Amino acid sequence: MKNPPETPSGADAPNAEISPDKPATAPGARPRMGRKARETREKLLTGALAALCAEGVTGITTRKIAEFAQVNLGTLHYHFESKDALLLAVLDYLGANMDRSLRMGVAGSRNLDECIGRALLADWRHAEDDLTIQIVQYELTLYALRSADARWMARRQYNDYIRAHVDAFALHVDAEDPETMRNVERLAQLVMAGIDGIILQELASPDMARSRVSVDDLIHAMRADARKLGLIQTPDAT
Amino acid sequence: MKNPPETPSGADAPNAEISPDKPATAPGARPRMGRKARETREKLLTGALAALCAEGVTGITTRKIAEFAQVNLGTLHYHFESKDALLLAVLDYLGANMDRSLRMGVAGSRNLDECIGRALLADWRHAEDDLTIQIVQYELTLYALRSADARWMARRQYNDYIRAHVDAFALHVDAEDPETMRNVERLAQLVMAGIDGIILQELASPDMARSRVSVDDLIHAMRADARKLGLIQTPDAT
DNA sequence: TAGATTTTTGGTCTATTGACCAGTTTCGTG
DNA sequence: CACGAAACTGGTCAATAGACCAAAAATCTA
Repeated sequence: MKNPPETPSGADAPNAEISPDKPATAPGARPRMGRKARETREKLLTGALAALCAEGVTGITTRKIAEFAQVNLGTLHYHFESKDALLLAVLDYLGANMDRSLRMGVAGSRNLDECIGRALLADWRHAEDDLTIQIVQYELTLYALRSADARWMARRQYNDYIRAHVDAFALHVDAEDPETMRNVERLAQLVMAGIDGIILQELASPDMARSRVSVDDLIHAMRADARKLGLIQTPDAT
Repeated sequence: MKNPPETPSGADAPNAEISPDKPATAPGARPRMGRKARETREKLLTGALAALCAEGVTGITTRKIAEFAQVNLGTLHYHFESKDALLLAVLDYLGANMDRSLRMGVAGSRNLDECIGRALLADWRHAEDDLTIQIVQYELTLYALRSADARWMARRQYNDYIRAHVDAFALHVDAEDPETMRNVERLAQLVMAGIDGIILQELASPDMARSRVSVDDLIHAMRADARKLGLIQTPDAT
């Protein structure tokens, strides 16, 4: 780490690897990158993720990452400008997998009621699948928040995720009406806030049975909210 | 940092300063502690908090803490067994202030509807008051989660906070009925999950106007939930 | 106030950290 | 196959980290 940079802990150098316009993990992020390089880069990302799971952001070092990735330490700095850049690339990497499970979960929904339920269940299962990764996700998000150059990543992550929910819900409402879409957005925000809070609770105070009940309660509450917002006309069947 | 300890980044030594039974900040945590010592200890805690706000958990060092606290570096280690112990003491310190604003916020509520609204507004205002401290709170909570010896702190923090909500709500229901109290707990969990998620959204993607709308939506949703759980019989006036 | 105890000081020690580079190997391609 | 570029190696370096300690100062007690 250099002398006191403008941002104490975050990425201080203008990050050449990641830019707001183009995801870091997008194919062809660099002009020239051979097959082997892509593999090594991938190894470093997954290795860093594994290392983060084991050690946490505060305990992570370039050496541990290199060890987990089974890659020479020098190679790490060949592929990533700095430790910061690598860590932020991992955050990006994690975000890519997030909404995939959501899109799959809501596929085939017949109405908004069903869609809300499926979306929340998909969100929950995705988190439940590996809670340690969830911790890393939160750690990295907070980490990105610290750096002026990376704050946009946290922002984009949340916006993208909300957008994914909005898109899912939009299939079952009049997507042409701007007022309706505003309400869909409000619903999506509340849905995501709820599930995020439940995940946080589960992390801090693990109790799967309780969390499942919370998710179920949340589903019903959100369906009621959708009715209140005029997104569903039919009475609640439950 | 020593060689690879059993917990990589967290407090590894059995923490002599904090125990599950007695809060770290409780008066008389040590058998003998003079007036000056207590003052210095307090200075270190607030200094560490300020340093954490400025640098984040990943960027924090004992020297920066000592500088913020205007205390000699050696003095830091005289009062706290390790950097870990100090950081966790800060988490404890933060938790103490949390439910105070809640208790004050809900005071004088006439019914559960009002109480839910006041509680959520109090929660939100507390967070809104200093969002940077909220970041620190999350950072430290995740930090505590990493150490086997400190995990209980994160757990206790959440349980205490939920308990505070339950206590507030319990004033407006039949607190003798176990079934009712179970539902109150479910309500409190959902309330806290929601507000936590909204705070997280505001941190990641700042938009005060949006967050206020979310809080408002959450209040209405939680009131409806309370009705669904049979905690409120009167129809929603809104 | 005198003596004992608590608290502070400032300097030091060792390990570890992120970064860097010159030289070597591997790879892709014409 | 041969050449240039890409990718990797292993070692090094300055900086910084947390911890520690002996002596000095401040504080408390009898």
